[in-house]
Amino acid sequence: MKRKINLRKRSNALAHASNDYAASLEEACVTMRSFGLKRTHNRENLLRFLIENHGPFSKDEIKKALPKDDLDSVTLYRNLASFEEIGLVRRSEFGDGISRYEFQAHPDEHHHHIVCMSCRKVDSLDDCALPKLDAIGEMLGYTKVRHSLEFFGMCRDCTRKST
Amino acid sequence: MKRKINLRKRSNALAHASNDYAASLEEACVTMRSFGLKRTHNRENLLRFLIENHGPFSKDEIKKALPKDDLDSVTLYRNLASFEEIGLVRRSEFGDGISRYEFQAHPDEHHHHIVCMSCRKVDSLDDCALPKLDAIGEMLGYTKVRHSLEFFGMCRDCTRKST
DNA sequence: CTCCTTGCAAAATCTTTGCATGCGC
DNA sequence: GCGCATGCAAAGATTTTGCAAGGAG
Repeated sequence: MKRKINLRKRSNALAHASNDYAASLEEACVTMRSFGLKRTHNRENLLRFLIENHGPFSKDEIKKALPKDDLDSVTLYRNLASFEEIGLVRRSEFGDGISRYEFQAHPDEHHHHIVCMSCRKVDSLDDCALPKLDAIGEMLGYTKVRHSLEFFGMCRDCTRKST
Repeated sequence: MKRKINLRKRSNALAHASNDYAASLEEACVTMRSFGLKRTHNRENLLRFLIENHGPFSKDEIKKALPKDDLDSVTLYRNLASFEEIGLVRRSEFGDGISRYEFQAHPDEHHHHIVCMSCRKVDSLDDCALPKLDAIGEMLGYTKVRHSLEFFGMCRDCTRKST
C-alpha cells in the first residue's frame, strides 16, 4: 500500500542548531518524529551517511556505503521516499537519468550544484549569489514556485587531463 | 554493443532555416547525415512528433503518440539516445525520476521550463531574461559549462481548483 | 554491396507490492 | 499493545544486449 504520511507542518524548534553532525542528526530525528516516523537503526545510518558525506548520492552509492546489514533495497527506497516527502532529503537529477539524494537541514534551504561531466564530481554553490528566480514563475500565475538549477561542465582537473 | 557515433562537429550550414516544421525536419536530417545516421521512417516519425508538439515528453508519451507500427521500445530508446548524443534532442528531468525529451533545433539553444506539480503541464520560458549563469561555473575553474534550470509550482488553473 | 537500423527474444536492472515478523514508543 | 518499519519473496516495470533480417545510401 501507499505509505501515508501525515503532512503536518515541519517543526522549526531546532532551526538554529549547530552544524555539528550529531546535532544535525538529532534535529532530523525531531523532524521525523513530528511526522510520526520512528527512529530506527536503518534510518539513523542513512541519515548519518547523508549528513556526514554532504553531496548528492545515487541510491547505488548510498547502498554501497551503508553497513552490510542494512542493505535491503526496499527499505532504502522507502526511507528515501519518506525523507523526501517530509523534506529531510532533496532529490536532484543531473541529466543522466539517475536520481541523487542529499540531506537538507531545512525545507526551504537549498543550494545548487556544478557537476563535472567527466569525473562526476559534484561541487556545491552558495545560493546567496543568485537572484530571486522564483519571481519569474510567479509572473506567469504560478504559485508555490520553487526551482532547480544545476550546472554541468568539466572541472579544472579533468580539463587539464584532457588537453 | 555500444552504439558508436562519429562525434564530428555538427553542421551549421542550415543554422538559419525557417521555423517551419518541414524545414526543421529537413535540417534535422542534414544533421543526422553529418553524423552518419540514416534517415528512416522511424526516425522521421519521431522527429516529426517532437518538432510539431514542442514540449518535453516522456518515453511513454512519445510511444503512445507514434504510429502503432513503430512502437518498438528498443528502437525508440536507441533513437532517442542517438539524437541526444548528437544534440538534436535535449533531455530534461523534472524531479520525478522520469526523463523527458524535446527537440532542440541548435545545439547551444535551450530554454527553461516551469512545471505544474499538480497537473504536470509544462510551460516554456524564454531564456533571454536570464543572466549569464554559466559564468558562475567558470569562476570555479570549470570549462564547457552549461546549465539546467527548471521551475516547479502550481499553475493558475490548479491553484484555483485547489482553493 | 556495405554498414546502419530494426525487431524480436531474452537478459539484466530497477522499482513496487503483499505479507508476516519485529521493534519503537 | 498499537502501529509503523523491516525483510523477504515475488511481481511489475524499465532498460540493455545479442542476433539475424531488412533497408538506406
